[in-house]
Amino acid sequence: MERIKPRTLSGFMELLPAPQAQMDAVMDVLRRTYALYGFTSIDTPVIESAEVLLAKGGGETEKQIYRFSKGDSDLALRFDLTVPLAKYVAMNYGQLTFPFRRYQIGKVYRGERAQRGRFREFYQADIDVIGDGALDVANEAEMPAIICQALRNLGLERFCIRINNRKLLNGIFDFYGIKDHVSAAMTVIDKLEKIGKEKTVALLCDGEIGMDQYAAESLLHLLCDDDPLVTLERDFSSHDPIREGLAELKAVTALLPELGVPDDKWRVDLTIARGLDYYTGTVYETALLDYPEVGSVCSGGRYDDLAGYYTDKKLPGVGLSIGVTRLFYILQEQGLLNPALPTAPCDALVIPLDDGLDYAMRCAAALRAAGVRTQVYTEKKKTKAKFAYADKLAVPYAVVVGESERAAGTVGLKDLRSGGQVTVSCQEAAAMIKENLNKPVTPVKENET
RNA sequence: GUGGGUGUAGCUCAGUUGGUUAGAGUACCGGAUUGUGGUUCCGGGUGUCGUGGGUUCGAGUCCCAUCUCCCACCCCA
Repeated sequence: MERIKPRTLSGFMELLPAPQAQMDAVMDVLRRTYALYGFTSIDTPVIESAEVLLAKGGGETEKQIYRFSKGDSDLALRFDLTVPLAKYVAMNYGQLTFPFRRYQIGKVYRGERAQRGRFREFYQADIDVIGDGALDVANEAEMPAIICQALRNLGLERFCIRINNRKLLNGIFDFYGIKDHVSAAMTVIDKLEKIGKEKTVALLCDGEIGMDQYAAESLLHLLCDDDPLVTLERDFSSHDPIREGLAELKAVTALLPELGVPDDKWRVDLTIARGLDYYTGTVYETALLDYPEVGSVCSGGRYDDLAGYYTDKKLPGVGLSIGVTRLFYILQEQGLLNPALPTAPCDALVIPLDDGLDYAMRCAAALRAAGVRTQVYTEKKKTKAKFAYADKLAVPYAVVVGESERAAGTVGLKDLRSGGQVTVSCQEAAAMIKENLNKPVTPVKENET
């Protein structure tokens, strides 16, 4: 029989049990953080009708979305969690309470070529707030505050949430007379950090945008200003579109300190544009300071009319999404995962020294009843193999049961790290194990290099 | 979608100007100590050299094609 070579597609992350336990722990932190801010959890299908997912049409989404047909139905895998949310809210409008705050952690799919930190299937951990008709700008300050807390809860400190405002950027473009080529200009500006000022100026002057050299340089000078809010207020506030965007950006940044976001965790950056074209106001992009080359680990923004394709209702929202798979990939690669996290599947392995499993099962039941994660080694192998199993799983305790233990109604509790063993009752063993496991765990330390 | 690399044991890799039967470490399996693991010792190669053609007396090695994965671009979490 010809064997099929087992393989996992490139761009799809598949983890061994120990790293998977770490991944689960990361997700857990995110869930708890989001819940702490009053977000409720929802889930939506991975597959949707292509018509729904591609309502917006055109652009990168259309190029990268996985699309297929089954029978007569035209289907697609979700490209992000925001569009399905828009559908969900439009569809369930009557049964939801607004402002609707939801979080969702789920896999999304992008048919692009995989590379370092870039996956075709990856988890996004989204938070969004959707308003009914209107949504206060305060939400645009709270979202990055939550993300900041979430990342810090993961043990990260070396990151910066960069904040900009599309209206402001549009106003600035308008001021510089490039109103007709806003999206092209945004794409160019977004690349500034990567390609440098000179090339950016060249791109602004060449081709369809067609700025003159002086204007382009002046524009870049403004965008790269160290304190853009002050400069804009001073020199540009007579320009209406700029004033409007500026007011929003100032409202957002004024609230961040109140929300407990440290100054070093965010900054205004007028060169952040974001590719997705549904954003209409505040936009965010977050990079890890030590690994900027991997790209953004969290981004999002304000959208005024995302559900417009599905309903007449005006449902403005703001959302942010952590790229969990990418973030985890960096953490894992850099050895930044919490070493104190127990990745063993259980706390105790009951090892029967003879072939009878009845007493072992009874001990295991007692341990579990006391809250100790327990499994029994069931196979008839040599003692060496039984202990080797515990070693490989990194189980901290062996509960050894043989003839004498069975007769006395005790167990041998062996600490597999120290090698020490005591003879105690199941209840005592459970208490000792739990006591040691409850010792405080050391949080992840940030690399200080 | 565009460009550049890669492919030999489960993993990391070696393999000479083309030369007999393809190698190391590690992992893995078996054995030695029979009521206690990690150490040690002994034994075992588990392979369609990515795949298909071609050149040659002879190909892991050279050529072509193809696939795969990786890196970069585009774009993005």
